[in-house]
Amino acid sequence: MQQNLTAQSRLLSVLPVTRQLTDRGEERRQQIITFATKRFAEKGYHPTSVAEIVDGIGVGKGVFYWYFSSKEELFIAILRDAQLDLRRCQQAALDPAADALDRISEGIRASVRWTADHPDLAVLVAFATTDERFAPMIRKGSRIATTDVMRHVEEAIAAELVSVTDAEMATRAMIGITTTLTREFLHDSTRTTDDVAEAAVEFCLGVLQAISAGRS
Amino acid sequence: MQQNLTAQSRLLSVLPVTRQLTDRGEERRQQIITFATKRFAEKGYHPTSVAEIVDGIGVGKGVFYWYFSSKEELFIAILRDAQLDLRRCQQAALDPAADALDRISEGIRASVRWTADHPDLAVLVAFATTDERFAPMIRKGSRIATTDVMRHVEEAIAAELVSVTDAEMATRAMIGITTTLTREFLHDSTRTTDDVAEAAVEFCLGVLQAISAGRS
Amino acid sequence: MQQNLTAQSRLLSVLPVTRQLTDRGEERRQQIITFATKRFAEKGYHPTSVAEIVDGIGVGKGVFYWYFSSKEELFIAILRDAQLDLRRCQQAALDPAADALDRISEGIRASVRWTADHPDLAVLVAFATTDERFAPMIRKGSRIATTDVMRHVEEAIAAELVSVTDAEMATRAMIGITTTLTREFLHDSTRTTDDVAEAAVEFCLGVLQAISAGRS
Amino acid sequence: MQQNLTAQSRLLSVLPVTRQLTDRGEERRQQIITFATKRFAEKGYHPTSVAEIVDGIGVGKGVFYWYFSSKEELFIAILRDAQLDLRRCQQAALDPAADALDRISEGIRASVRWTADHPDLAVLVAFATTDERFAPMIRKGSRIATTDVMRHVEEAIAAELVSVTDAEMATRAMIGITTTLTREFLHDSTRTTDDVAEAAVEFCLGVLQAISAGRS
DNA sequence: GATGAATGAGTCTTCATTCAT
DNA sequence: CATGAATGAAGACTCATTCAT
Repeated sequence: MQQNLTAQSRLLSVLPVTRQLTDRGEERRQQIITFATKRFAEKGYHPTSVAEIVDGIGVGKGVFYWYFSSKEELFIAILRDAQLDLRRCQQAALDPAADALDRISEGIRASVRWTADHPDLAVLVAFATTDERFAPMIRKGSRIATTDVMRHVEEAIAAELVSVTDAEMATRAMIGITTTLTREFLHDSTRTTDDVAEAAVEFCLGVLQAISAGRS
Repeated sequence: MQQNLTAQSRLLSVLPVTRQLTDRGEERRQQIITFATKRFAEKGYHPTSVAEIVDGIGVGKGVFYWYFSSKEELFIAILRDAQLDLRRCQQAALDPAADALDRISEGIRASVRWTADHPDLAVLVAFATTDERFAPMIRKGSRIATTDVMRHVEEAIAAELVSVTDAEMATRAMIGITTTLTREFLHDSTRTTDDVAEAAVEFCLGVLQAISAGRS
Repeated sequence: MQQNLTAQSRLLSVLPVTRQLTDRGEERRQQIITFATKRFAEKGYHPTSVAEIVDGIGVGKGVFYWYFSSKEELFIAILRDAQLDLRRCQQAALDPAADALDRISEGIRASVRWTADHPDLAVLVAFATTDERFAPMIRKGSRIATTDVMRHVEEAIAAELVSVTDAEMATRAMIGITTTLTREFLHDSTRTTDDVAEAAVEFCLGVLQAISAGRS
Repeated sequence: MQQNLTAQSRLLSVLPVTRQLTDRGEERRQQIITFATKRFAEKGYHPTSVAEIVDGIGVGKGVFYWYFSSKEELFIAILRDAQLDLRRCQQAALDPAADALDRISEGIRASVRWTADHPDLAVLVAFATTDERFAPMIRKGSRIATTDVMRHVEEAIAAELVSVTDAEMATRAMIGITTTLTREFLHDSTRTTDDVAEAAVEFCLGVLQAISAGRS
């Protein structure tokens, strides 16, 4: 048994992708991610050099490539972590017992809060959208997020709680409102995060009650 | 008089931005802008080199630096042109005689159409937001656009055509909806530009009729 | 007509591979090739850096990449030039009116002389054989060289001037003798190039008269 | 005595080359040599990294530097082992009672067989010739090999068994034939090792019977 | 106006080697 | 003996920009 385990971990250690990290190694990796996230958000992905990152942390260049196979991979790791974390937060905010509209509202509040807590990541995602190499990843994440929310919108439609009929478009519109409001008012000291969240909720509910143009 | 002109043209020749161009020169400049816009949108600003642009057009490097003092200036010129053109289109769509809600609706339709006609520019603006060097310019344009729209929203509020009270936030929300829907559905062949425009209008009107958070 | 020519050369200048060089450009290219050949032969391909080459010539790094797309491409260009030149020399040495054995002898003399004149290239070819990236090219050149010589050997066999029967092996053996003797005695001051050439000829003729083992 | 041993073993432990190894240690060392030989032959000495070797074996970097003080030393060890082994095989093939020509023939057969059994090493030796750091070693080995063979050639000349007079050149020519034929036909499946060996013997005997340049 | 050539600082990445554990 | 982590000099290559012609 002991032997089996040893053999297995040695096998894994041959694959750099799944390199087994010690506690100290895991800390270093996080340190790089944290520092790079800040720099990327401040200066942009391309203008930030690997040299700048390792110098900022105070380690040699080799350290970077011990943990990440390239600058690109690091950025992807940051995005992946961000998407996972945001989704986790959103789902943690949901009360399965609440009605669809309440679940949507809570999801919006969670999103606003998360972005307020991670302003750098919002910038990074915006950039990623514009770069061919990262855009697919963002689109995929975006599709998942849309699906997550759309489920509740469809329920609301089925329960006749709302007047919209096109769940997908309404969902996208709601995401657009939330994203935009949060981004724009992030550095506006006259509004608190909660103000923004409540406004986003209110407007999104407005969207769901929109009267179809044809019906007027 | 003679002296004035000489002094002025000497001054101008130092500033490539306002250099007097012959017709042929103006064409070349546009050719560079057009080609670069496409490339920047496809590959990103940083990954696209000046060499790539001039090679793509089939001219020497000197040509580029005759018309633009730097790659950065070219990008700024693209953004400036884009913002001017969008604003011109939006204002051309407004009927001063129509009521506030109709003016807002027409503005939204014009925006969607413009983005559909210039998809590359949308990507470029998105990128510019994430780069310190260009972000101020975008923020400024964004502020102007917001002010433009907000005027009509405030009128609508004053005329008691809508239920919202916070004109600025509502405006931002509407811009968010329009931007997001247009971007997301630009490459979705199951929806026409007009479908998207109507959906945006409908949702924005929904936003304006949103019932204040006091709902229960 | 004038216009057609211009259009065509502009088209070519878009393809870096076939970049049209001015006289000055062609000289620079040759300068790089000459210098690099010496360095590669002295220090080896891998241990010689591009920086070393451009520093040795006294130009900036960009110059190198203006003429060659990579260090690898430079090396390939050197090998290609060498193979072409050697072949040209060998064929210039042949008197079509002479008999097969004399043609073979002259070919051997030409080879020895060429190698004596370009000692660096011999080293480079030897290295190229050992590197996966270059070996195919050398094998191809080697096959061509073998075919060139084998033609005369086959004629000699047909004319019953020699006793060997396996033209291919005999040819390879002759090439082996010539290559080895030239390389080994290149720096041996007690032998002149002509001594080596004559010895090579003599031994090669011995090979062609070898009595098949089975016959003794 | 005790002191001598201590002093000696301390001295040895500083020189990794002659470090006393346990049986398991000796195995590890061989494992590294075997793996590295293959990789060096496949990819080249410089392009093969130490990391690649230790990863391929599945051990840490420390292991490598426990057995070899540097990558260079490893390569030298490979070459030394190869030269020793080849010479051992050649001499084992010799029947002291046979006449000079038979001894030469057997030596050639042994060489061909050895190279066929160790194709990687042939490539490595070829590379070593082209690198300043290893060339001296190869030249030395080559000189020894030449001397070994030349002894028999001189005997054959003295016994008037052959017509050549320049023993050194003839020896080099024979080595050239053997090396070249073996290398070229190693991967030619239409010829067996024995075919190649017999052809080499035949051609070498032809060389020894070559008629001095005075032929007309 | 326009071109080919040149610059050289700066980019990402590799790798032999060392060392604390 | 062995490992994971770290070092940092050095490497190949890019690119915005300049300039002589």
